Amino acid sequence: MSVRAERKDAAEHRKLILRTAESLFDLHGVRGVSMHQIARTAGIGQGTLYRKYAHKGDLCLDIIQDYTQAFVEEVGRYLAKNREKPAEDRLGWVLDMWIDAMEKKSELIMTIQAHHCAESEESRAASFFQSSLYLFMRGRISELLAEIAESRPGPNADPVLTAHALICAMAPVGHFHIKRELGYTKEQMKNHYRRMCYLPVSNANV
Amino acid sequence: MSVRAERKDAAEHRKLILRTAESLFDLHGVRGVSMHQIARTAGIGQGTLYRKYAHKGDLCLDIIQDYTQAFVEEVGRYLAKNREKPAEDRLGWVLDMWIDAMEKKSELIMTIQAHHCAESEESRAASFFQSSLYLFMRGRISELLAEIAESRPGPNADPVLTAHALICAMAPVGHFHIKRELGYTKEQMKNHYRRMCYLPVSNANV
DNA sequence: CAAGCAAACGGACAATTGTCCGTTTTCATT
DNA sequence: AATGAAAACGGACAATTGTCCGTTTGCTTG
Repeated sequence: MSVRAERKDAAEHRKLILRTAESLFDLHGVRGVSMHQIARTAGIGQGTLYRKYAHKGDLCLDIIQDYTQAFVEEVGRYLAKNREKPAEDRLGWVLDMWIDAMEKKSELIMTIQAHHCAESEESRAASFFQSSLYLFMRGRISELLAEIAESRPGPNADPVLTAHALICAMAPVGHFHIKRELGYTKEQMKNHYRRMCYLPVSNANV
Repeated sequence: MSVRAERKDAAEHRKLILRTAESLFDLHGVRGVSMHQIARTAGIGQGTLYRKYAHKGDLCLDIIQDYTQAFVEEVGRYLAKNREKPAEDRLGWVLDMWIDAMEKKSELIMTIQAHHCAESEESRAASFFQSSLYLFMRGRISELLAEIAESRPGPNADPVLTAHALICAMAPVGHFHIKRELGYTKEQMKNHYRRMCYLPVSNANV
């Protein structure tokens, strides 16, 4: 075949790196662990680590992958089972889910986004905006926004742009800053995000 | 007096650093210049530089200060002179201004925000969210949002949170990414942001 | 199974960031 | 003007990131 599969030892290294990094992150926090430390602990060379992951953000992107997949499946299932509900309700539910997921994985996501800011364009390294988490969320949110817009007269904003803007607004850095400054709880934040989008406030949320 | 003024030599160093950094940034771009290089070029020690600015983002925050002040004054003047116009129009104008300013100073702003992501809490270093640029914009936008909300029935979102979310959504990283992906011009972006907020589209914008 | 080649390795090296501390300078007080 | 304490200095040092290249290893071909 023209494209050779990943070499067996390389694949094992990849898994080893992921497991090592994950446990080190659990122990000392993402910021408390250096790339050098990960390589040393895994018993591999610095070059080997950097060949697979251009920087810590890249590595975090891979670590979060399992979680992302579960998230994507859960949201997908919900949307499939609730087609008849008003699009507003579905969107509200999806946004709530995002907040929960984002708060749970905030350290990883912030690390992913940090490198994104620092590097700017030209860079083969994967960015948050190419991650399946972002693309999936943007896809679902924009679909729901478009559905909501159908029933409204007048000129409507580009749903993709609006979905993108929502995700940016709900990214960890900004989210935690304003949450602390205004002294809101997570549930209050969810409600405020909902109102911001002219969505009904969930009964589940206080 | 209990609080001693900044020592004369220190004040001169500060100005020297700012001028040196600014011209180096103009020459090689913000990312193309290292803190070490700035110190060397200015003819001062590394320690001196870092005592004044904890990192490059901190330095950028000071460099942008002059521009910020002019921006704040222009927006302030406009708002003072146009109290009678509909709040929607005023908000649209302010958002347009932001896009222009942000695109012009995007490299500085991205650098400021990059360190913000990387460090997270506890850090005496100034952050974008404490900058006068952010605080001023959030103040004006939230006021206008509140004014608009007055004429609308039903539950309204917290204007401060919405203003904050808008600024986050229009930050350089996200802005440039989606602008390129959708192939929009700057003026098209302005219009889409306006529509996103249910604002009238400016005549000036195509 | 031998051979050879491309892929992967790893650790040394370079560059950048960030800290520390002994020394120097300023400025208020005398 | 002399003095002494606080502030500022600067460059060496430590840590982290990121790169490079000679060597090794696995996979395919004959």
